Amino acid sequence: MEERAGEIGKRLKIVMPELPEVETIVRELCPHLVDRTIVSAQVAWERTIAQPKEDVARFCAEIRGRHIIGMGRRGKFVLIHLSGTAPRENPAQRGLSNPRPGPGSGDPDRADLDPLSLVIHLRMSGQLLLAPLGSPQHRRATFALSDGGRLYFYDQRKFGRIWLVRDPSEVVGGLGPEPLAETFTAQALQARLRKRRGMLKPLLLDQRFIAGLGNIYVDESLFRAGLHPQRTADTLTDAQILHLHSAIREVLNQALDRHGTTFDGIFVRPEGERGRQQEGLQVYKQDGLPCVRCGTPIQRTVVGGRGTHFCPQCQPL
DNA sequence: CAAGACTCCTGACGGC
DNA sequence: TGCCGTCAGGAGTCTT
Repeated sequence: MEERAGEIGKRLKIVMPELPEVETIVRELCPHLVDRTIVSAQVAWERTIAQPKEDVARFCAEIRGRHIIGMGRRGKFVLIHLSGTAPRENPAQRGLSNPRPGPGSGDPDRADLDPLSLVIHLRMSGQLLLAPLGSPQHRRATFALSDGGRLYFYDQRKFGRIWLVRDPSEVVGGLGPEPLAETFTAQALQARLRKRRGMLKPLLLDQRFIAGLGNIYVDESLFRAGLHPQRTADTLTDAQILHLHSAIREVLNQALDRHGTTFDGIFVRPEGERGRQQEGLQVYKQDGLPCVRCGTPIQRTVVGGRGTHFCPQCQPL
């Protein structure tokens, strides 16, 4: 077992935050962010900011002075909710550098604004940390907080994005159901599967079909359900749908209990601790290693353009 | 609706 | 040793 965990560690180079990792991040950031004010924002890589588009100055201006009133998660997105009321700016400063009046109001003494939300997607390699890394090389954005703390956004691959929006649904509105929600029943999954004819693997990766699953947990869920990644969605029996439904939830809940999957040298959790789910992976990045159930070597193929790991014995087509 | 290609990026890795 | 081509991976977009 230890040997296996070590082997996986060697093979995993990159953080790919999925639902359990994002949920862990939100839970751990929450006590450090909620009830603080964002004093300033600094952006080192402009394309990190997806909205307002190509206007980092406006992003920083609109976020400054906002109070963090809550946090949440939708799929793989981190949500940070900001109050509508910003503290009054220094009038002298305002007069000098920014004569623009407050939005929708002619009274410069009042700064009642629309509430906003920061919506963050970490994509491949994004990290939200409360302490800086040794090198600023991959630091893309920094938020200074009223209590002296800072929130750092690091992202080696530059795929991560941050939106500042009035309504998070502008970004997350198209997402499918939350797999851990009570309303996501086996019947709900069945109803969605029946309408589709594609292969299971790409379907489960499609965030509009179900929100929050990525390559790791799709492979793990399909293994646990004994279903081949290329199985066609509308051919599943009722029993198989039931099995898939519980497999998805078990896999996600186990990863959540272990605070997600952490990779060599890269921290997932905001305070730097590692997750432990890499030790619980049964097929992901285990090609060539014996299946934990039957001993057959795990295979790797490409399905829908994605690296895919499965046991040919336990998951027959 | 399905499926594939292409794009964005970087760093690791293999070949020579 | 060092250079260079290739690849992975989430998701949006475009094409077939």
